[in-house]
Amino acid sequence: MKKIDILKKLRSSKLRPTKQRVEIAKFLFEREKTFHFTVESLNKLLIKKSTSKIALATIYNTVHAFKTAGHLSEVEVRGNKTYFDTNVSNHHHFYDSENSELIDIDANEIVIQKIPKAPNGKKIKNVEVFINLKN
Amino acid sequence: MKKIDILKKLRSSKLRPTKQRVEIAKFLFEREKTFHFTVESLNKLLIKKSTSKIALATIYNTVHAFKTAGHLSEVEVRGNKTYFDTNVSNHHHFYDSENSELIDIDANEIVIQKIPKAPNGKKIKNVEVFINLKN
DNA sequence: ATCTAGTTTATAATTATTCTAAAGTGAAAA
DNA sequence: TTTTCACTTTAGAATAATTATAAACTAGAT
Repeated sequence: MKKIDILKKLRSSKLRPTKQRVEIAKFLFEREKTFHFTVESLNKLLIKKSTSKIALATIYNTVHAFKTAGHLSEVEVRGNKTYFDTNVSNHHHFYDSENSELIDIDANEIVIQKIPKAPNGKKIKNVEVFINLKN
Repeated sequence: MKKIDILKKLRSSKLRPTKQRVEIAKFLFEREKTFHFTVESLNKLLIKKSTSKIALATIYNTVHAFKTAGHLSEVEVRGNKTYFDTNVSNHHHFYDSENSELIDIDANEIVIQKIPKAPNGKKIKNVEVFINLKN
């Protein structure tokens, strides 16, 4: 992803392209593969990569702004930290609790044959499958 | 579930049946239907129900002891609280984020036709399906 | 009845996250 | 281009869930 696309992505999300946001966006989206991270891990990586220090609160704000804008998805796994995923398409996950690692599973790699109806007046928003791993 | 079974359950789990543990166990397991709760909600309910006050730390300790002993299962949902479930059989969940409510889905109500292989030397521990609801 | 390891308790500590308020900065308008 | 101001960033405080601590208590073996 080129810089111009980063700026477009920010602007289209009504995020003013500030220095910090551009830096975070480049770090998150200028990569080939899906990237899974927690705010904590992202902060550590940004401290190493980036010249200027970015406040933790800014990382929280920006990551949540990207999530609201649909550029990141949130993945809940066992444990107390919140994971984010640069893959925002409908997909599933392996979760390896040995090393707290998430691995994407393409939506078409899992086929569900039978599914119950949503209860009383509710509708199904989406279906998430977690395949928990062991050694 | 009768009191004698509560005591058996505690002893078989190497949990000494203290007053507090018996009270918590009775509250959790002497019921017909599956019970979903957080430590916070359990604490509030116990304050109402129980004559003696039970320390929050004791509730944490006891709930985790029951979990380790296999009498409770832990369910992770979006949000920052940890839910527990008195249904310890293999099953799935509806999650209604509107009112943070979990609803059990029997294992045989969901049939998965196709599933990917576990990566590199890993094995599949279990598969959890979450059906997220909306109005 | 006594003793001891396991338990409960109040409180402190920790961890992830959000809030706050002051200082800084894009970018629209002059 | 300069001014202006709403939006941002920042450090640090506040909050919330959970875990650790250490002293007082208790179940159950002796």
